[in-house]
Order: sequence, then C-alpha cells, then structure tokens
Amino acid sequence: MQLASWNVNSIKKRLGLVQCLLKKSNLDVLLLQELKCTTDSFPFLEIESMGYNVRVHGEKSYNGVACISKHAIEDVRTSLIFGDTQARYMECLVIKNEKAFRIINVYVPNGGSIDSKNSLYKIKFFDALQERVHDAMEYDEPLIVAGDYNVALYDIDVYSPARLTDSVCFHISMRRKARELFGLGMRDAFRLLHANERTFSWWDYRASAWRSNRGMRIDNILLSPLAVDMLDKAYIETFWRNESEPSDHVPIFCKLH
DNA sequence: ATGTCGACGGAGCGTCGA
Repeated sequence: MQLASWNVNSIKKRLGLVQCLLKKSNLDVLLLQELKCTTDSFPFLEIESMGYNVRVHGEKSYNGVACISKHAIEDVRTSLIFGDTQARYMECLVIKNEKAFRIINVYVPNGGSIDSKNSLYKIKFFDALQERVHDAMEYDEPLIVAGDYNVALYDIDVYSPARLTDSVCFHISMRRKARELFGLGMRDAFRLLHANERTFSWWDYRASAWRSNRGMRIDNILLSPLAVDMLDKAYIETFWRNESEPSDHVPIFCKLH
C-alpha cells in the first residue's frame, strides 16, 4: 500500500502536477486537501481516465478533500462535527487484494491567530478527530489518518521554534492538542523512520521562505499500531516546491507492506 | 510581521483566507 497526501491549494491550478505525480509514483491512494472547488466542478474525468477511482467532498472557494485510489473505495463518510459546513474530512475503506485499510483524510483548520474564534474551531476539530480516531481504532483494519494538520508537533519540525512560539501552527496549546492522538496509540510515520531528519512539508509563499528553507512540517501521516507493523517507508518529496506555480505544500508518502 | 498566492465578484482590483 503506497499512499501519499498533498495539500494542493486549488486542484484546478495543480491538476497538471497531480497528474504528473500519479504518472511517476505508483500510488495506491492519493489524498488531497484544499481543493477550493465544489464537488461538481472537480476534474473527475482527468483523474478517472488515468485508471483511478475518485471520491470528492468539495465546497465553493475554500477547503475540500478528495480520495483517489486504484482500488475500490467504500463506506465513505464526510461528517466529523455535526452541523459543520466546511469540507475538511473524508473517511473511507480502501480494499486492496481483499485487505481493507481504513483511511481518514483531514484538512485541519488553520486557526487564524491563536486568540481568535477560528482557533477555537481548530481545537474543536481536533477534539472531534480524536474522538473519531479513538472509535475507528477499535476496528480490525489498519488505520491511516493523513493530511494537513496545520500544526508542527515538535521543535525539529520547524525552522525556528523561537520565532514561531506565537504561531497558531506551532503554539504549545495546538501541539499538545494534536499530540493527544499519540496518546491513543497513533504514530507519525515519517518520524518513526527518520528520528533526526529536519524536512518540511510547507513553506510560506511570502518572504522567500522556500529559498531560505524557512518551513514547517505540518502535513502528517499517522498510523495505528496495526499499520505501524506494516510500515516500510516514509518520505517527503520537497522538489515539488520547485515547480512553476507550485502549491505551498509538497506531497508526503508512506509505504506499508 | 508579512514582501505571495488563489477564489470571488464582476469586469478592476479590493477582500478574504491561508
């Protein structure tokens, strides 16, 4: 099971790059975030014609998540918080060779600034996610929870811990909240295999952050114990940030046997 | 803190969100 996750910051702008990734990487599953399109306006034909199944949970202008899979996609659910209108969640089963994987795709709210109402929504999202992951871990399938967490978890995951203490994507309250998933037994695939590697998954478009490598690792693939037992590889392809008209995020990968 | 993006409304560029 070769899986990748990518915040594309508009699927319309990044369709060519996504097709390029699908062609060059032998992915079973690709999870996308920040589609910035409605479900109806997603480029289904362009992806499906490459031999993939596609499920989309979209929204006008903002957010939006999708699951792209070579294999059957079943039991899709897109509701995490009752009454929430923002398209940030998709859970499904992917069946490869009669083996089921439970896959959760998240686009965690950015949170604006740390003392804003939006940051309360971010906390609420994490609480709901934790509750759902707690329940989903009870099933027999290996569980993968991947996407844009909008939080870097540890000092090694950012270019400058000191400069980012007040950032909503590195604030200690948000890091603690996200780390509660570890308390349930989930593990960070990348960090399991690269204890000391400082590789980022996002760089601000502004202030030549990419050129200076001022980035953060805010995209994660978390694995349940059953999935950890199958983990072979975890890596980040930073070179996608060098493409013309890149997303501000790059895709992250893991391979389970 | 913000020098950049992308979508939108409406048709030029300001606003929102990140």
